[in-house]
Amino acid sequence: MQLATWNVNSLNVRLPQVLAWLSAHPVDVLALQELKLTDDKFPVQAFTDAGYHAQWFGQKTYNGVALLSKAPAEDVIRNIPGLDDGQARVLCATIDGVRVIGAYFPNGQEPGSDKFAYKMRWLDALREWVRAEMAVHTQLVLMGDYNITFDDADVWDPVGLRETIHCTTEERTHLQGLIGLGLHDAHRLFEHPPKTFSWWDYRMLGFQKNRGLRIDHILVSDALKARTTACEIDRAPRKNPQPSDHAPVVLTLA
DNA sequence: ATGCCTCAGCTCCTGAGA
Repeated sequence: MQLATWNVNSLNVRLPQVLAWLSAHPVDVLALQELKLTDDKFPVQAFTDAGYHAQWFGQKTYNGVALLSKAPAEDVIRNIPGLDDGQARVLCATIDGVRVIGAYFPNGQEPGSDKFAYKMRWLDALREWVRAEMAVHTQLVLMGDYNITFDDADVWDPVGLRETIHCTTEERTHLQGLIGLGLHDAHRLFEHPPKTFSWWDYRMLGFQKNRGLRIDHILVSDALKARTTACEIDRAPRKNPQPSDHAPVVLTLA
């Protein structure tokens, strides 16, 4: 079984690339972030034709998430229960016996800003909800665009970007809070070359110079860790014409 | 200090992303 996550930065623009990628990589589950479209504009027929069930949760202009799956999605939840949130950021469903949470974590913009405070509130709520989900579902995966680096190994310029957004101690403490629930960073279960990233700035030839961050993550529960055989970032779509700024991350389970 | 790119939208500039 394979599961993947990809921030597509507008599904309107990236739909042909998503379909081409799925054709070449027929994963069982694909979580999408940053759809940037309203629910009535979701291209459900294109995914049906490609052999995928779809759950989607969009909004105008910003955010928006989807779960594509070969098997039907059951017990679907949209956003974090109990959190009053006008932004479409979370889709959760049970697929092939795995509790799958696809999430687009808030950016946070800048430490000290209102958006940073929202990010911290959102992370608090997420952790408590994931704790409750894990109490019910032993096989659980939390994947998406976290907008947080684990540590300096996830940052192309740790000195220049010290304590800036995605790299602050406060954000990283929240990320470790998720690890503290009993989740594992699937990527770090395996050896990878130094400076392996999942996002590169569109500006300043960021991808060409590998000036990136690893901010797209797949966290797995103990039961799924035992089944995990690989976790890879697929840089190839970042080389496409008109690419997303993020690359897909793929988890392989036995 | 700012823009560098990219995308959406009450679109020819602005806000937001990361």
